[in-house]
Amino acid sequence: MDAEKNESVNIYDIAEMANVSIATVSRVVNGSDKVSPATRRKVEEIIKEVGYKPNAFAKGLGLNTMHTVGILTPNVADAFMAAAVYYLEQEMRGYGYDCLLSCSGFQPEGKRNQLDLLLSKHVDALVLVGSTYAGSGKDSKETDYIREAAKKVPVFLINGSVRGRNVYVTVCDDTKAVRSVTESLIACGCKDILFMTDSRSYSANKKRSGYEEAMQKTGLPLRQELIRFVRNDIGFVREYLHREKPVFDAVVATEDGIAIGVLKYAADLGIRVPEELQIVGYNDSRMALACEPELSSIDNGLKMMCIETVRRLMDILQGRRADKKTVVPCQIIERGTTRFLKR
Amino acid sequence: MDAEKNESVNIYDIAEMANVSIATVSRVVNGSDKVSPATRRKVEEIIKEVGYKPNAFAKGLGLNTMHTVGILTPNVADAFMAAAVYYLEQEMRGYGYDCLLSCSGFQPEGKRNQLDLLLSKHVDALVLVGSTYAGSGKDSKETDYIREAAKKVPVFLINGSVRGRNVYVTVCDDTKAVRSVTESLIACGCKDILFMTDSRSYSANKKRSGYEEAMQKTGLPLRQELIRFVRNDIGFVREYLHREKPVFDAVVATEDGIAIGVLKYAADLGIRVPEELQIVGYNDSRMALACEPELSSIDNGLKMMCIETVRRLMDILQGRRADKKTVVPCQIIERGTTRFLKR
DNA sequence: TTGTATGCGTTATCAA
DNA sequence: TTGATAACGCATACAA
Repeated sequence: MDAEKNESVNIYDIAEMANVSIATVSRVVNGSDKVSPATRRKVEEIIKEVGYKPNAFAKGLGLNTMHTVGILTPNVADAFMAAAVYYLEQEMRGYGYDCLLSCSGFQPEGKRNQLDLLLSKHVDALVLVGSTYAGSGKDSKETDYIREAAKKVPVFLINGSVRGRNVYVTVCDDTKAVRSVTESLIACGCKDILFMTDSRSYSANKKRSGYEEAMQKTGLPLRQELIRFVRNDIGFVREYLHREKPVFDAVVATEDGIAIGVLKYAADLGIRVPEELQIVGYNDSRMALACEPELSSIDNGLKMMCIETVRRLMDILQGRRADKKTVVPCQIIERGTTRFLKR
Repeated sequence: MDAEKNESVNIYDIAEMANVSIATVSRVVNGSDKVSPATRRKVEEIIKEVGYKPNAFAKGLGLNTMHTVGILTPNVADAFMAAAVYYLEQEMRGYGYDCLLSCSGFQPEGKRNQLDLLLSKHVDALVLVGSTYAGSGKDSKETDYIREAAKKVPVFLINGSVRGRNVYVTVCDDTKAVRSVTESLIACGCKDILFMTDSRSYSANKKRSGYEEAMQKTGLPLRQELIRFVRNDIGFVREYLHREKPVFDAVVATEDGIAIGVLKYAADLGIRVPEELQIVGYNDSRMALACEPELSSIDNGLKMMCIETVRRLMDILQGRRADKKTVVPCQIIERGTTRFLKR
């Protein structure tokens, strides 16, 4: 009816209207059992009537928490990051936590600044999405700022690994997935398998390891000219290949965009996919269904990573213990650009 | 060197160390000019040394603001929404504001709940992204909850229109864009132009109006069987067309995903695009570059909408006036699925 | 079961 | 130019 006049109604007002003390009102609001049913009903009624909502700042000041966790991502416009934020937000909300979102970009300075900013708002925990936060190594100076932040609140990394007290990581088994598809390609008779990536991040390195392991395992020589660094941009990759003219009969790409660039290039030259050229992308984005033929892609289990992260985050926040590192499996989605099964 | 021991150092500690009162420290922190240069230097030095950061809750309690604006979106996993959040976050940060993100889903109950939640955290303003928040009409009961929220903080809508005190809207000229492409198709000689949409939202209705206006303007009959409601899903659309077998020589779709479904269908039947069939998508997503031929699409000027929204939001927050409604133009991106120019 | 009093860390209003 | 002190709204230890 009239739940609108709660502009500045506070606990004192409610107390007065109900002829009780603010302590009692507080108890009712926080569901304490130390209050008689009669009193409770009376207070609850008035609260509902005037639409009283406790002031979050005052609450935060005393309790030093606002049930908010900070999410840091280099760029939410990226489909992968966006999906991660979506899953995280959903999960958190289920536990009654809100999300403070911040985009840091890929520069160290931005990362540090945004992290500090989030911290200054007293988030209860931090979730860092994306392998960019892991730096290139594991214990290098690059990631000191993360350990620094972990002194104040637990820090959770998704798709990146950093060691430190109070920092928890969730990753997927990129190495295994890439090794597996590479081996499948080799089994199909592919000789010149191009590995194309746009990054030297932690996860990109894991993928590359998978490629190299497959080569070694099957006794093939590891040729440097088969490893190419490009931009995750369909047009760029297409032109790059026209310019460089590498010899290859298969491609493992670390991004769907790269893979589709290859597909476009093949179409330009009339190379038949998958008969003459097999292509595997990464992340299983919507683009994988848009191209022709549809792109085989590796699903990195993002949703599971997010769910797993939040689950452990809540464990920590509620004083329980949690694994410091969790690995979730990737899934290989075979579509029209490969023929692993139909050899 | 050692900016880490700021765990619980407060304004009193600083005051004591500097032999001044907390009032003076506060003045220094907030850049008041009523403080002598000597005192200022001394205090600033100590603040830097111990890494003092004012407590955001206490500040919020006094000032009743934490320089945070709430962003509500039905689903950040959607590329369009994600991009919007990205642009908004970037812009806000430029003004020193942070973003509290919330995903409400498409159900009325979720919308109301998340809005209340955001409000309870004392955001300084709200930005609602997506036409779902505008309901289907303009002043209907559906949108009362928005006007309700607007009693507390200014509410900004992106891609949706709602009337009310303290609510501001930014939209793009969907009607004009769709009318324009439809007219172009008619000028190309298309007779059976399918309009395919996945929604009856405010913006979907605007697009439909554009289609209908073009028909009327050129004297063509408005045939109901040419307006189709489908899901924004490539596979769904493809099968839908195989099943329904409508007769058409052009398609205007309200989502790129729908348009690509049509493209796939055409490929199945060997229909040549754009010679025998022209297709226009919407939102100019990355998928538009992934398909073959590349999809002509309407760019709804999202970035400009976001920038424009934040600009006016800051005007309002700083006590200035701002336009209640801003319309930004769409842009038609012509690629391989149309031949407007080469008639 | 209920009430009183205090602390949480700021900002702002007065006096000095 | 400074300092003392009162809000701000809530939770809670302690008293009753």
